[in-house]
Amino acid sequence: MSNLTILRTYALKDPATLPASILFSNTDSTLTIYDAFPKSLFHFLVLPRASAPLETNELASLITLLRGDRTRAKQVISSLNEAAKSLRKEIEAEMVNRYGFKWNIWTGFHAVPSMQHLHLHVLSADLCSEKMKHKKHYNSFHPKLGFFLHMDEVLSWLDAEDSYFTTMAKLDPAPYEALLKENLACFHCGSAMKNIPALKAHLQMEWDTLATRGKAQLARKRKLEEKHAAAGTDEGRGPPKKQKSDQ
DNA sequence: GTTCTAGAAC
DNA sequence: GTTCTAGAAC
Repeated sequence: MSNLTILRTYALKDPATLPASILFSNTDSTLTIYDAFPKSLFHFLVLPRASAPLETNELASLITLLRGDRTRAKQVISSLNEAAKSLRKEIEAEMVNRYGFKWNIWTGFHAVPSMQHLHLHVLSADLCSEKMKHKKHYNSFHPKLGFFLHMDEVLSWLDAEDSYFTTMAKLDPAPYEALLKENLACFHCGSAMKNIPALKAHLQMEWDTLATRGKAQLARKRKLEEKHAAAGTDEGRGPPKKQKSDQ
């Protein structure tokens, strides 16, 4: 992507004018689009739409938003969070449709964004993608490294006392950028990976293991449901167990 | 983002 | 010799 302001142009447009290949869904205050370079099997961006009193300058990034009015920042982040929640439900349904099981979904911001206009990443926890080519791509989504700021963490800053909020909201790029150069380590098991091709092969193996386990689990669950249905009871046919949030 | 390339790693 | 990374140019 050569155009660093493309997200802003989307945010200013009438969502009805955006092609279906870009726009997934929208609300009055948010847009959900497909990431043009998905780094996982599922990867979306949720953006705040620009509308008064929100200036595009204030929505340029997490830093600019947090530098402005805290209540307004909280409203923006909360609206992104709500859109992300319903998006995750749709992703989970599609996980079952396409792959026969569901796995975790991460929701968060890059500490140092590469494009203008605030965007929340919502992506499946696999990092298996053709587009994942460089160390910085991988490290920017590693869920424990610190560059990827999980939604729950950012929300906690907004509810914290002033001194903590101010400290976290600074988001000085230098220490975060240094994280992108950290050695490659598998986010599942922590083992060190000597290079990107080795990492990608390992991640694929980790995901295949998850898939095998997940499909077997779902098959057992369905069998149990059938058994209960045959016995004429409603047991096991209730709503699915509430999933732990993925932050 | 991609392409190109020097030099490191193997 | 081949594979891989990382920085520069675009």
